[in-house]
Amino acid sequence: HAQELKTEPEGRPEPEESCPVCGDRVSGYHYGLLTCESCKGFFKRSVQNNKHYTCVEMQSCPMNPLQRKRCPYCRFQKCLAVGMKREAVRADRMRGGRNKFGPLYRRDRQMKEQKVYHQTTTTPCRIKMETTQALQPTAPSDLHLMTGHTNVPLGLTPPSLPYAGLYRTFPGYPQEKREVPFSCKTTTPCSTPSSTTSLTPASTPTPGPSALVTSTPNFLDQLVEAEQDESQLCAKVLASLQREQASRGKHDRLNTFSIMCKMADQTLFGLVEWARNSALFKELKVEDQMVLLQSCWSELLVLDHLCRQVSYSKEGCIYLVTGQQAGVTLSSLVSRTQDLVTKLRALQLDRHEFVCLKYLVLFNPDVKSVQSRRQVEQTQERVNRALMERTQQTHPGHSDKFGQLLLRLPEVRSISLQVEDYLYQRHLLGDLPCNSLLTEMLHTKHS
DNA sequence: TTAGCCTTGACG
DNA sequence: CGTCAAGGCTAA
Repeated sequence: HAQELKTEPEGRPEPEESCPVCGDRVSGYHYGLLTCESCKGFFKRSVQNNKHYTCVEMQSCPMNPLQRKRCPYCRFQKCLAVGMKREAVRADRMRGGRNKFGPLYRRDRQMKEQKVYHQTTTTPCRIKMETTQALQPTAPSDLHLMTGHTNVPLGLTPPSLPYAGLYRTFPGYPQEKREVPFSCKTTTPCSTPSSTTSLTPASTPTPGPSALVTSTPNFLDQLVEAEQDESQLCAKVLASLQREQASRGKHDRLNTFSIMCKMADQTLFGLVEWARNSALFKELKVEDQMVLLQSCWSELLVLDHLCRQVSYSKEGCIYLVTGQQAGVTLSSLVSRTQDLVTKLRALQLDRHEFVCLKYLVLFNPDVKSVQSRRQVEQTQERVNRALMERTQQTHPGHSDKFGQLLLRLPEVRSISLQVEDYLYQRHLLGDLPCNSLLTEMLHTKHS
């Protein structure tokens, strides 16, 4: 039936599909999605010749067939923002044939067809999660059959690169000049000031490795004090999701998977902020900060999720950062994670310990290309000591809570790798909302 | 440099 | 053997 639908010399079965970059007429799938011929050519030239454009305006020039020529910078940014894939431009310039995106195109087509058929449903309200069935894959192989979705926000252009500043600090590409490393400063004076000054003699001037205190109980207290407030984070993420939904058309609501990606993305932002604002982390040089984060972001994400489950979730449910509960099963990932939650709950993981685990994961001296390895190592050891002392103090009876906690980390690591794999697969299928820190991180690792 | 049209060639 | 996304060519 696809055939008879498409024989339209000028019929309207294919409803005015327009190029997501400039709005011109679409000529087919190019580099990941449906675009017009000119944007295809433009994208190809830009990638092939490794172009670096600049914008003389505010980096938000209008994109339409008449003005698209005016600012190649904005045009190229838009290309990337809507999800055109550099990987689809061939380095060897080989002609013809097919590439790995073939299946993606096929699937996208199928979904578009379905969308045309039952345009009836779609949730009308704010951020509605399908509470039970949500992410159930049924067949383990096909993990992506949600409601209507496209990676191209039809018609409406995505707001142009809201996070550009933060992004470019993580070189998804080797020599993308990094303007203003870690641009946005949300200076939290990181706990030190009034309360615990007593035991921090070396407090200020030289931020050398040991400037910060030694491993006393206060050291840990300071770390915990500097932690973000969960309710604030929750509000922030919710607000962001609501904004996103509000900016979308009635029939263009995010599906559950996309919503969860956005949550993960926001959480990731939060974690990056957390690290950057942490006094210990600030002592490192920026290069090391970046490689560490690039290496452990998914572990932090998993750990963060675990802690949330231990603290807030009801047994058997999953508690999301937005305060929602979802009875979701995503094959082994979910069950492994829940197993871990059970174990951690049994161990009575508390906030202090959780913070320690986060730092232990972040300060990983084994990450390749860390420059100040010794410094990272020392910090890890310091946190490690603090954790050990704490568990011994608070659980003197407990045989070996410290060891038990540490023994959970390999599983965290392993889950996080599985998460990355899973996300990358779905990324290749075009399922991830584009232009997110999440995809940026995924890319950095896979390139 | 742009963008419309042309040629290629793996995959179904 | 046709399809259709890659790359190539070339006049504006």
